[in-house]
Amino acid sequence: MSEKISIVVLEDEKNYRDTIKLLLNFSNIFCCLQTYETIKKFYRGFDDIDPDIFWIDLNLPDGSGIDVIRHIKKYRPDALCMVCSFFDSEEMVFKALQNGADGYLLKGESNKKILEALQDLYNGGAPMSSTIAKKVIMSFQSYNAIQENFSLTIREKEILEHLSNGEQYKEIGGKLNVSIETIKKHIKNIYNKLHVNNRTEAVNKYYGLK
Amino acid sequence: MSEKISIVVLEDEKNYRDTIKLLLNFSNIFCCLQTYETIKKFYRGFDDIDPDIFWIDLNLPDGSGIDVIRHIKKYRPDALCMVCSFFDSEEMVFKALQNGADGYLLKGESNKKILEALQDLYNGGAPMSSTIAKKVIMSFQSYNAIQENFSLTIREKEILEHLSNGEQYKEIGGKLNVSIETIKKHIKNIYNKLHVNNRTEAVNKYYGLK
DNA sequence: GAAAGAATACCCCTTTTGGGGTATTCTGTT
DNA sequence: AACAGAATACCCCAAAAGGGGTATTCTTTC
Repeated sequence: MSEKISIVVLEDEKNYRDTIKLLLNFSNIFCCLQTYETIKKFYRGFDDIDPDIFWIDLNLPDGSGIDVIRHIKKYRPDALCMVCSFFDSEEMVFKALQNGADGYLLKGESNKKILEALQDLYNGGAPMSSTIAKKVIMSFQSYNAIQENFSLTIREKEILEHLSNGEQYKEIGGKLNVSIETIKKHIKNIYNKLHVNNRTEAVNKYYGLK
Repeated sequence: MSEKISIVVLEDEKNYRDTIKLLLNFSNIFCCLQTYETIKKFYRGFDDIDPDIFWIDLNLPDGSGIDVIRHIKKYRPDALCMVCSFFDSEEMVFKALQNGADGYLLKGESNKKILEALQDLYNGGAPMSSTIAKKVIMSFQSYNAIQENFSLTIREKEILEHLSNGEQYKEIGGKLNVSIETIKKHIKNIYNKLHVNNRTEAVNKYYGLK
């Protein structure tokens, strides 16, 4: 290993901050460049630091780590942001991810897990504590959780897929090499099965949106 | 540990199937109840099996594992589905998750990782290979890129919202207490701004779907 | 106080969609 | 061999959507 992976820590709790710093510097792959306990101090030092990874707590005394993430992603787009925080709310988790968090650990992970996660992050992964991963995956499922089958046939599903792109009957017929009338027939059947009467309602209902 | 965690494997490739079976049975926490190489055979045996975890390959010779996941989630809502497949496309990953996959491993993970993932899954986690986790997290971030404004006015956004519910012009006009012609005019403007020419395309574009 | 943009409303017209049928082939299952 | 379901294709017709205009009122901004 030529260079150590550099990390800056933003964490208000002194104890935890020192523990992480020690852990990083004790390993022979990471190097803790700097630690900060408030957002204000972090911003004051920001121009002078350019680590590979930012380690960020979300609940800071003078603001939210989410804003910090956004700031980092704006001015250091290549840096990685590892969130490490107590579990707060699902909304907090999703907001952090939407704003650019590249990984999300819950406080309380073992030292071994932490080091593994940081390496995974540096190698292009997206490490998450298992509770977080669960939330994330569940958010996908709620997309169409109640999605019954509606007993659509393969062909009907296929046509619905085209409908959902906004394609015209003519277009779909062309692609599937059948007459436009056939497409119309299929669509009538789809609408009947889904109990809707236009394209948008069908798409929303089948794909569980709205 | 009182009982072993029971697993059923659906995987067409004989070599891999046997390897997984051996791995599971060699551990002292898992027990491979049964293996299947096709969806057909799997469904034939389905009524007689009720494992804790289903291990599912997505690319099967006689169909897609995604349909299998949906089937399992319908009839064994408490069972867990661990996908293990080659990386196919992002779409495939998201479809699998949306349809109920509880974990997603890429083929090629080490035996150690596999066993850890299965334990994590059983304990309520959502284990993913790091490439998958990265895709998943990135999908959150791109969700945010929707914030393009397209310079729609407040009124236009409001009308687009109604459009996205599949409401008719007449209906929208009624709710907003303006003439249907006004609604039409607004919608023409919306389509122009978004460079689309029908409702579905407008909704997809504005809300960042598709 | 003029100019620009937004919201309102109407005209014209064509194309597309949706709803009601009927009928023929094809395929898989019993 | 019989049957059911699916996919194909066509008919008719009305309603809705989309695209082209123009015009008036009302804010907001310069």
